[in-house]
Formats: sequence, C-alpha cells, structure tokens
Amino acid sequence: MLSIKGLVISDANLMPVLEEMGYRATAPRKAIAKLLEQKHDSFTVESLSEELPSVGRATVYRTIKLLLEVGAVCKLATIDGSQMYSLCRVGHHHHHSVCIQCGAVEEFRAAAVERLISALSAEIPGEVIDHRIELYVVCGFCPSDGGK
Amino acid sequence: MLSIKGLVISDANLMPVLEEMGYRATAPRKAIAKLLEQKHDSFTVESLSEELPSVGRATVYRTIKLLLEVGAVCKLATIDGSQMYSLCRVGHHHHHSVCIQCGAVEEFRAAAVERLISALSAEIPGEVIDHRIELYVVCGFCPSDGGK
DNA sequence: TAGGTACTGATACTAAGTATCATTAGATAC
DNA sequence: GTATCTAATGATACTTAGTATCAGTACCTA
Repeated sequence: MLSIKGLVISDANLMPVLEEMGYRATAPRKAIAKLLEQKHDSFTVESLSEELPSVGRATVYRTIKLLLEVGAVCKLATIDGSQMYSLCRVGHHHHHSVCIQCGAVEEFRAAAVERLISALSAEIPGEVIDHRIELYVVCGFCPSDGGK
Repeated sequence: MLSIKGLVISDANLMPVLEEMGYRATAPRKAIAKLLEQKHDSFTVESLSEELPSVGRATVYRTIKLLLEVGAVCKLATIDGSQMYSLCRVGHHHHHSVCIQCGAVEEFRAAAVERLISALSAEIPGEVIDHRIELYVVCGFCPSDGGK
C-alpha cells in the first residue's frame, strides 16, 4: 500500500462496485475480480483470460469493459504505444507511472499537473477538454539498466 | 503554419529524410509521403491505405513503421484509448493536442512540462525514463458542443 | 544497360476486441 | 423450496490493426 503526499491508495474491492451499479454477482465476475484485486502491475485482457481458463474469453473482455466504464480499471499506453490495463485504486482523476521493466503501475495525483494543464490551456488554440499523462519509470524493485 | 511561443512549426518534407537514412526513393513511398505532407489531422494506417489504392496495404504499414522509426511520424492515443498516427512537424521532443471532433493535431513544447516532469521525478518512486502527455481539445475550427 | 538487392504486393497469419445467439444461472416472487 | 424472468455466459464467427512470407519488380550503381 502506497501513499504519495498524504493520499492513501487502498486495496480495491471490485464486486461491490459492480453490484452497486446493478450488475449481478456471477461466478465468472467474482473470479475475475478476485484475480484483479491481487494484481499490482499492468495486464492485457488476453493474459487475464489465460490465467482464468474456466472463464470464457468473451466474458473476460466484457467484464473488463464494465470495469472500465465503472472506472475501476484504466486503459493505459505503454512506452511503445501499445495498450495495457491496470486496476484503479483511487476513484478519482489520476495519472500513472508504469515500470518499463516489470509493468508495475503506480497511480499519482499532483496539483502541479492540474496547474500545468490550466497554464497550457491558455497557450493552446481551442478548449482543453481532457488530458492524459503517463510516466515511464524503472521502479524501485527493478535494476536500472546498468548493462547499457 | 503555427507558432507557439516562438517555435515555428514548418511543413514536412518526408522523402529527403528517408533518403538520408539510406532508404530508396520508390514510387509507393513518394505517394505516401506526398499524401502525408498534406495531412494536418491524425490518421490510421488503414485510412491511409484506402486513400492510396494503388499502393499495397503491407507497403503502407511498412512505410509508416519506417517513418515512426525515423521520427517523422508519431503514434498517439485518442481520448478513448485507441491508436492514431500523426505527422511530426518538429523534429525534437514534443507533445500533442488532439481535437476530439475533427482529429486535428497540433504539436507543442513547453518548458513548463519538462519542469513538471522533473518535479514529479522527485516525488515518484523509481527513475523516470520517459513520459507521454496528450491534451484533448475542441479546436478553434470545431463548434464546442452547444447541443449538449 | 546490366545486375544485385532493396522493395513491393498478394496473401496468409497473429493479436485485440466485438457481435451473435442458444443456453445457463442469479435474483426475485411466490 | 421452486418457478420464472432476464441478465449473463461461452462458443463461435467476425472485424480491425498489424506482421511474416515470398516470389516478382524496380531502384540505384557501376
């Protein structure tokens, strides 16, 4: 469990979120939720599906799509531009740092980011609606590339 | 032609870039380069391929891949997380603002962005290697959504 | 203008994700 | 506890994005 500048990032509890939205608590969804809650790194839906051979591939995709809509899972871009997913432990607007070696994802919020976006809005033609920021890091548990 | 804080964004000239890298100036590459140079919005390789029926689909993909490697084209994420491409008019490190209505892409550099990244580096566990910032805007030529 | 080879286009393939549809299983009512 | 309605499932086929293969073509240089 990680805290940046006073923000505590708590463990996720996915099934109740889905149930509150009116979705049924089915066995496949519970299995997916349980697996996701243990994950601290980014993943692809395909890899998730392989880890859950008892659940149909289409159901894994459907459930991840639901969790995306509900805001419990985020889609993020890796350094090479491909797509990955990650569990959102904070409910509100945030950004990600992704370890380029192990795929570990941390979420962060920083007032400075939002101030920057406001400042850029003034310089950029048109109205800024949304933004996306990803930091690519070598996390504390991975060796920074000494062989290079 | 656009200028943000004194940085002039010039028109691209793709074929010479490829030739300097030792790639041959073939007819299909010239056709792709010519089409791209006229584009001011983001595009998919598939759409490009449709606009160039005389060029094989594989060749369009191969050429875009080359231009990506050379840095003449960037891959960027749309607001919904899907991938698009855009011509890079500035050679060096920059970010994009993408119009969510017409797909027009503007490039920008801002010292404030790089200062922010440095500041975040200090707060975030691990070593920051790279970053990605995309702004989603409604550009000056599109009506901001009054019907909403 | 001949020749080596980088490049092309057709095709088949992989990977990521969606649509369809008959069947199954949660939730609620009885 | 059982019936029932309907959301959800899984199998399958499909779409979209991108890559691999390979015989044939067309650049470039000598």
